[in-house]
Amino acid sequence: MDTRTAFAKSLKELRTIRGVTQEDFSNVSSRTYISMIERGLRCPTLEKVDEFAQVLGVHPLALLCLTYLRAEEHENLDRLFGRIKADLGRP
Amino acid sequence: MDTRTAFAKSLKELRTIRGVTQEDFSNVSSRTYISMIERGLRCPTLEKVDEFAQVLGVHPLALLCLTYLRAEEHENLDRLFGRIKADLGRP
DNA sequence: GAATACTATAGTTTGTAGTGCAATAGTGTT
DNA sequence: AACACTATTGCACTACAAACTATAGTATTC
Repeated sequence: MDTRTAFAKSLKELRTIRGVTQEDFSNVSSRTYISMIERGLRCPTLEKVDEFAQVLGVHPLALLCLTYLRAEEHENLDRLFGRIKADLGRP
Repeated sequence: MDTRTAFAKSLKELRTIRGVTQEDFSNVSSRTYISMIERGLRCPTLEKVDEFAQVLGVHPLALLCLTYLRAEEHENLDRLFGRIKADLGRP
């Protein structure tokens, strides 16, 4: 699954689970844009991801880790962390 | 430090450490755009981050974790992972 | 002096906002 | 069940700012 649709599903999942509505993002973004993002029609910038995460009350990386976990099936959090640590370890 | 300039420095750091030139990104992006990113004049989309990481040979989250480590001083990788795990744990 | 990097400029694409309305999902009533 | 009622979301359209590309020139650095 590509990153854009993986982010779309992750955002929608986190949002609904937390009982947040699309309209609750209106302060930080336009509601129709949130709809587009969750349908995979647009891909946000890093700064927008920050604002989305702030509304959700999570760290931006939590949203992003969820995204890449979904993008790469058969991965789990700990293996993902291991991969990151390895990448940042070796020069 | 805001996310955009933190990403700028992280990209430049990873790139130079790995001996990759701005021109090596020409296949995936325009070279002048890389320069703008590294100067903090632009903020990339998630899809662009993917392509940058691919050129660098690291997982996109490695680049992003480095970014947020720099954005939030006094944080280290393990504490960051703990925060993410906690965020994804509680519904 | 040839790579490499920085900068300016102009053009194209796309992220982002705003408006309005149709469609759907819940929720409760009788 | 079926109905109305409300909240929420999908969707089409317009408009603008910003991301992104392309070219070319100038400065660095090796």
